[in-house]
Amino acid sequence: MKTYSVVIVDGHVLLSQAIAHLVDSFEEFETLYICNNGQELLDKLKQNSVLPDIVLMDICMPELNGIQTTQLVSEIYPRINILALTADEDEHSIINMLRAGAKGYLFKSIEKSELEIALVDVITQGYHHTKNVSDVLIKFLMGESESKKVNLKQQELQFIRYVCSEMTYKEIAKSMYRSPKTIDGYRDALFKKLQVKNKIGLVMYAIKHKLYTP
Amino acid sequence: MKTYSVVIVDGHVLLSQAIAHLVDSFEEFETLYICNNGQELLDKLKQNSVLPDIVLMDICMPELNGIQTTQLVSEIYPRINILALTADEDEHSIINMLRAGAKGYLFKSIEKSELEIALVDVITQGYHHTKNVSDVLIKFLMGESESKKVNLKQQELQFIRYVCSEMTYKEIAKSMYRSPKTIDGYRDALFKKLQVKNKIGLVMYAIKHKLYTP
DNA sequence: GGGACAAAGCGGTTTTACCCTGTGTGAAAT
DNA sequence: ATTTCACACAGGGTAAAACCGCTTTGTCCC
Repeated sequence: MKTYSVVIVDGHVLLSQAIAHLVDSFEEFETLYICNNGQELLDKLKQNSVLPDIVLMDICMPELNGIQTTQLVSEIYPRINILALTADEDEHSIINMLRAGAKGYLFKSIEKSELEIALVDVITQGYHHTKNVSDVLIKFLMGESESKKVNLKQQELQFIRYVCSEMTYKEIAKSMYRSPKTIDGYRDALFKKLQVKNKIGLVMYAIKHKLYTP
Repeated sequence: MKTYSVVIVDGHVLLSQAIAHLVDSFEEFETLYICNNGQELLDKLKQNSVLPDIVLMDICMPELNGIQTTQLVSEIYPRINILALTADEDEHSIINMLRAGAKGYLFKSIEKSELEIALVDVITQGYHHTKNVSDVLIKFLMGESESKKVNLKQQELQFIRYVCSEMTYKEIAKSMYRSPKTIDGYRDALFKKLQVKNKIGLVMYAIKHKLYTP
């Protein structure tokens, strides 16, 4: 008997459809609908009177990404269980997704049987954490993690994006309408804050943390 | 009637399984087996006497990636039709995949009906090219593409990876057992060859072209 | 062998990056 | 009203990066 409804949110339609098939093949679950991005999910939730029991959410999506969407949805509809389902296996994504309110984090490299277990778990227990994810969480709690939430100001974000272009600091200063010495200050502050020693470090940080997309 | 067999190669098991479901839902196609990476595909092809009609191949995979695998398989088993099926939409991947012998290039953002059309096409016509892919091909042939195959020497590859770390040229010189001045030469040569003006440009090139993974 | 040519290596020079310390100025806190 | 703090900015110095031109080395071809 189909008792629980699932919504799938993934930027890649073919994958959404394929996963929908898979979900429908499970005893107790059925796909309610699929969405291409976070905005579409919000719209559908507003329109439909029937709320899903579970949302399977990818992270990498155009417009509204998985983390932002999770944050919004879990605030407005706390009864919906959101499970991350993504290829993104890095620490930051996991931490941020769980912080945003996800009830579990699944890699796309799991077996379909594990997906079913996760779905059942989240219904019966309210969460599902695999070993990999637990390890990251523990590492994080132990303070061994580098994800100590560094929050960057708008200005610093803009600066770091300029650094990723081939501009010199002098050129960046012009573009940002600041004195070159001020730019020196921005740089030094970021070096300290992000624990890097030069421009290259900044660029790598920006790319790893998706502040800049090559 | 199930007449044509399909093999799916994708680093993410859940996706392979989901797509397999989808393929099995099509009239004329059925999944023969799935593989987690290129090496596994080569092994299976060697072991089994029955060869698949079509291989759906992802690019991003551990060990042997999709492009390398396609090259090998299309040389040894020219009768197998390889279709790229990937989230990777950049020009380089498309060009390299087709150069390696793929009979078509599908984005994971297509509809499942399009997947079926592509499978039928590749059986009846021997290829399937969507508009997006054709556009890239034309652009490439017109010489407007930046993919003008710059081939880098082993030395230059190693150097460019060092540059992506936060090392100075002096440190790189030590690591590569070369004089700092020689390293200067490597750098200048690469600046010219890759049309960049500084270290940052090199780093961006390396990342865009997957010479270095952050 | 010797000339043509490209790549590797090297010295000197200028520009940029990096680092430390310090000043003035507003806005918020006490 | 003064303390505090964040911010824009400056001077001045060293190290590194980037650019130029020159010599050496090796290879290919007559």
